Amino acid sequence: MRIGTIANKAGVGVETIRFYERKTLIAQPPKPAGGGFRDYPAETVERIWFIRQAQSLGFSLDEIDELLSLRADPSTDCADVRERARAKLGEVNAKIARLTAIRSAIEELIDACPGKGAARLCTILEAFETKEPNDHAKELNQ
Amino acid sequence: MRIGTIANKAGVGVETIRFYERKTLIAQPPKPAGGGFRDYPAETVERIWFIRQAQSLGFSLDEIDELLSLRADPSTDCADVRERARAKLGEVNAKIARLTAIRSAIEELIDACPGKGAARLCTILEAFETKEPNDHAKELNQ
DNA sequence: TTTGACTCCGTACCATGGTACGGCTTGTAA
DNA sequence: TTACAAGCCGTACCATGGTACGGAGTCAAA
Repeated sequence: MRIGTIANKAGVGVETIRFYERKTLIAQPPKPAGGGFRDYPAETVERIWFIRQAQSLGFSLDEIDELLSLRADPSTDCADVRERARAKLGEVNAKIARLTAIRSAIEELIDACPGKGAARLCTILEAFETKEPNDHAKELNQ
Repeated sequence: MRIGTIANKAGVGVETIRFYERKTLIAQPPKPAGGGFRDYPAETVERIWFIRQAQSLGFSLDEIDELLSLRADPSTDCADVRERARAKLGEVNAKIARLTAIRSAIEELIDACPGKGAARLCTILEAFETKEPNDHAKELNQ
């Protein structure tokens, strides 16, 4: 298959595939000896799905590269992979908790909002004003 | 207070504060008439907490700027703020939904993982190998 | 009063995750 | 066979969210 076909099937742009190749997330097939277009194996589509899927789970491309090389190396233990997944789960849970809290706050405030009058007094804006930086703000600093 | 003190209290770098100033997220206090160092009000620390907090909830700096300018303009009607709050609520809900889906996916993967053995057989890695790009992957393409 | 830390300011640079461009080669269908 | 689409390749560019640097000026303690 040619790169455009692969891109189409995987639902990404050709340039994105080339970008992943540069990042070594995808192996670039050799050019045919007699010249012509590179021939991509069908598995490349699945590899791209893997990448997009993992990305949607919050893994960065570097982390995905690691995951992919974990799989490539048969000596790697499954527990390593699971440990990484567990760490991600913790991060995701923390994000959900914070968003849920802010959702409740926004909902309450919308309900309490008089709906008219000066914004300066708006209770909605006051909701964000915490007394201390939270764990997440700290997390951003790392 | 001087910029270094503010940075320290807020848990960010001095350069970050200057960056926020360039982004107009923070007002730069004037230089004293006789020369010397800028004097930052204590509220700046809270403003930075606000920024970090909102950021950790997935708001971009531009969005945070909007939120902050809503508050800054006393002529803004509360109804406007409430309307934006409603829009934000929608965004927050979408984020939560997406994260919840991600969480379920990761949890399933961890539960199904045997926890030992060669990574090549790891269910977590296998689970990524879907037959089609999922909604999250599609979402990333937008 | 001098030394060292801090401030100021502009500018440059960094990582991440792509996207676009231009000039060339190759393939294919009319 | 010729035109037009695709591929190839290097390089440049984009937004986001910072971080670093250099050469000043300023301040405060020893």
